[in-house]
Amino acid sequence: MPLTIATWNINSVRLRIALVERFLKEEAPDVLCLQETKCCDEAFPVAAFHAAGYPHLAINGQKGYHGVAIASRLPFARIERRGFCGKNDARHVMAQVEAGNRAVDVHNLYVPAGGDEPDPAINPKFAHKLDFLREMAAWIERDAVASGDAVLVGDLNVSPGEHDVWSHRALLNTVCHTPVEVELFGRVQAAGGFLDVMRRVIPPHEKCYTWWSYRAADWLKADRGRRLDHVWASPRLAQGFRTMTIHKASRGWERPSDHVPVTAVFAV
DNA sequence: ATGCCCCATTAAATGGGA
Repeated sequence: MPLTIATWNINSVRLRIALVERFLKEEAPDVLCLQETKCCDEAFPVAAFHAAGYPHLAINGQKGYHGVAIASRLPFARIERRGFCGKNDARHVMAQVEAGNRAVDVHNLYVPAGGDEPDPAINPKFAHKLDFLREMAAWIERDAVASGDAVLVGDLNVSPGEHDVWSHRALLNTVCHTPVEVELFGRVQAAGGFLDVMRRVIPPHEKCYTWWSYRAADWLKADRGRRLDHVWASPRLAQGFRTMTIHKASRGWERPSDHVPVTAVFAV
């Protein structure tokens, strides 16, 4: 059976629940992973997901900041919420999705943005981001996160490739594209042997973005995007990878998120 | 080559995003 998994940094799930409903209706993914839900679990708009045909929810939220959630048409065998760097700041949730006779671990991550200054000595947010990536690599290796059928998706807040940003040269010293982040990002991916399935569809020498700043006068015309959102598949699941779509049009919807959803389809 | 914009909280700023 085909299994469609979507990831979307929604930038407030309560404010944009109508956009979520539209996306679910139009694209009908089996599983939707959200980041930056920005609400505590009690305030999560559960009823809207139920009404849209997504009765299974794994939520890890908090008041105001961050927050992740997984909504699914398929049942969960298990849910986990992991804290990183000694904080419980709602940046990870995992749901093991029962898809046919397979069980797929869906890890949904929101990596810290890292602030402005790319120097851990003077910017604690950047130091936290680097520590977070180091801890991710250690966790993936120690717990063999990618040993079975697994995906790791989310807003990973790193644009690793030259063509994951609008200008490699202009952004080399900008947080999300600095060499130290890119190197650590590669270590996280390698820790699980994860495959970057987005780049199987759009080759590395072509521009590929999932985020466009709110600050540009005309986001489409300026097209100064970044690929901050990722879909990684474990080696076993990647054997069934079929296709991937970046839903760029949603950036032009009314009151949009600055990120657009990405869907990936796997045969399981 | 950035921009000058969004969101949530709590009450006209502030912190965070990236």
